[in-house]
Amino acid sequence: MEARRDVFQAIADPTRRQIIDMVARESLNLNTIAEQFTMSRQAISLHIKILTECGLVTIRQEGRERICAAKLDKLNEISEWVAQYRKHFEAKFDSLERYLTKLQKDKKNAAKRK
Amino acid sequence: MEARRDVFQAIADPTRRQIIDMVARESLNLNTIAEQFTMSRQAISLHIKILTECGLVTIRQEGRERICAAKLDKLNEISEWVAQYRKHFEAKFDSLERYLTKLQKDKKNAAKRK
DNA sequence: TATATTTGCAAGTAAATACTTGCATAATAT
DNA sequence: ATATTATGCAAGTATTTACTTGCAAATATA
Repeated sequence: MEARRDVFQAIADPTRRQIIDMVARESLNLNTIAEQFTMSRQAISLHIKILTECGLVTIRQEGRERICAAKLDKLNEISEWVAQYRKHFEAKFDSLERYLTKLQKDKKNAAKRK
Repeated sequence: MEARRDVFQAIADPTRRQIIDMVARESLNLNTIAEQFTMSRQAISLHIKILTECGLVTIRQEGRERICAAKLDKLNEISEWVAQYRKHFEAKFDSLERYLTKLQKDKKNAAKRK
């Protein structure tokens, strides 16, 4: 159980995405996270290990507890990768683009009225 | 070799990301894609099958050839999932945000000068 | 028609993945 | 001090993944 360990792979697993979701809201210790799942604590521990190894989660020891916190900077890799294909799925980006266009139009209009 | 077949899993594999990259630029037939890799045609064929199964690639038969085209709408699932954690990796979004802020400031200034 | 090309299907393999259970250890709480 | 809690580590298993090689079928080309 070793090998590739990149962000793309890390978020491929639904359990790991759920874990990310949990710790993104609030830092939690390992057992609290594990309790939310039906699978064993060990399994969750391993998922968290994977998440820390690729830098999406950080752990700080606090007494006997290990507090897991989200550190999702690396998700940039994902969004940047996706962004390059923007033209292939413009539809959903429309709202943002419309917003930008509107802002620029407003700016122009404001300038005109000046 | 069956099971989960979602976009997150599809893009987890670097070979598949490469394939996406190739067909996003230009639709290509299966063999042409396979030739770019050292691994066997069958392996590539399977990767492409996975990509079509989750809707990221479409195939049209043309004589004996199968032309693979990118259809990356589903990447939205990814970008939407990532977007919800935006606050966790603001840094890189900074440029866009700065841009938006600047636009709004310009707009305000323009209005003031009016 | 004989031959090339483009591909699918099937069977088989090696490695990785996603788990499990059992046991050990350190920190806290009683 | 003893029990409880939070965790790690190790070994083992089932399933999935990522491939391979070999063969068959359909289309195009000489």
